[in-house]
Amino acid sequence: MANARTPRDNWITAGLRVLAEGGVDAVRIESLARELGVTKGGFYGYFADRPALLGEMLDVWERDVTDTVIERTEADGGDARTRLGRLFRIAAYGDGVLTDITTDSAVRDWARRDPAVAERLRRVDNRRLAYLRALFGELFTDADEVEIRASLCFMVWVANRSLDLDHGSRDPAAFMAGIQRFLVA
Amino acid sequence: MANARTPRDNWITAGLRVLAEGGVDAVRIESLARELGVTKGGFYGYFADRPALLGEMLDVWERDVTDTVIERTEADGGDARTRLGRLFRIAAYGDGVLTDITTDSAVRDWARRDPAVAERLRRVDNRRLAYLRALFGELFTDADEVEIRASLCFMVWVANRSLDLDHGSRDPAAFMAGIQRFLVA
DNA sequence: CCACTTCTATACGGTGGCGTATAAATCGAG
DNA sequence: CTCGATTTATACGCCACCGTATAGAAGTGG
Repeated sequence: MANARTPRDNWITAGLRVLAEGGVDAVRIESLARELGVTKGGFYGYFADRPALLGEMLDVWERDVTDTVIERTEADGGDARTRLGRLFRIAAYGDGVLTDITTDSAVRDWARRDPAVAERLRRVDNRRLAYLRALFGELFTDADEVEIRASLCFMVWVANRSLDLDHGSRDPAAFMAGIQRFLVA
Repeated sequence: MANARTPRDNWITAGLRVLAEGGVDAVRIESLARELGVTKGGFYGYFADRPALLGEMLDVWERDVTDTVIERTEADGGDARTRLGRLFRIAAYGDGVLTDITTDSAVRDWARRDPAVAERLRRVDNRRLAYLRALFGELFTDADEVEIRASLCFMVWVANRSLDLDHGSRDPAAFMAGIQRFLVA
């Protein structure tokens, strides 16, 4: 059995990279092939068509952004504040997570135009919120307050990647630390 | 002088509508023409090419989302809390602003891939943040606290349009009111 | 109602992507 | 080294869109 010269996964990871850089519409089979140094010939051996590739890209992404992030946050334990600090760092700098910070935002764009993607994203977002809720639940007793702080935390994370706000003379990193302090009070 | 049968502005408003629904990539001259019930014949009388249309769409958008929103918030005066309440309502429900809530998000997507658009968006965002900063400045004295609360407020607004979070049994509107209270309290 | 301007339809060549078919290249197993 | 399976290149027809050119339609001022 001859080894795959450009295996199935290559198409998926290349697709995810292009997705992050240019959005779904930039994920074109022929341009992907060009990047991989082949023609599209092999593609249709692995995938039925373009939608099939897009679907599998989402599968990979979905697993990566929930389980991977949570595992990395939980690793080495610590109290809720410590783990939240770790989570903030992963959120801000990617910090080794495969499908990085920009992929998330590209998927969010995509979801605006594709209900199936929107549904997946909703699921992912709510898993992430549930995790945040658990963490904040260790810090605050009032359920409404937990919900608000966890949600705000999540919103900061979502908004921050598409914003470039000018906070005057404040150092951006220090400012984010200030937000973090405000949220975990 | 014959009246324009499909005047210049029609192309721009149609473009903005399609932008909101399907993103920049959906703004195609020929499909716009189809929607307007004509062929692309007339388009090239008004605009040099597609980029020219996109540029003018951004011009309209830029004026609309800064001045218009601020004017509507300031109308009828009131203290900072009152005006913030009004701003929250406009942000949440559009409430009559021309280029509505989804356009903003489409532009944000677009900006991720086009540096010129990113620069415009940065300018717009910072004008909006400056306005929020002024409002919060009437409620809090500590500059850092003003900055954090104003920024959080802005981030909630940005994030909220691309999220569909499940807050359990809580009514979504009531929950947003809770966030608002948390931020202005 | 004619002339003139403005707008519009149509046709064109060009590009880039889709998905299919088929033949050639490549590699491992025997 | 040869066979067979797998992967790849190439060529094809198709479609959507771009931007241009040009002729015809539709209004308006004289």
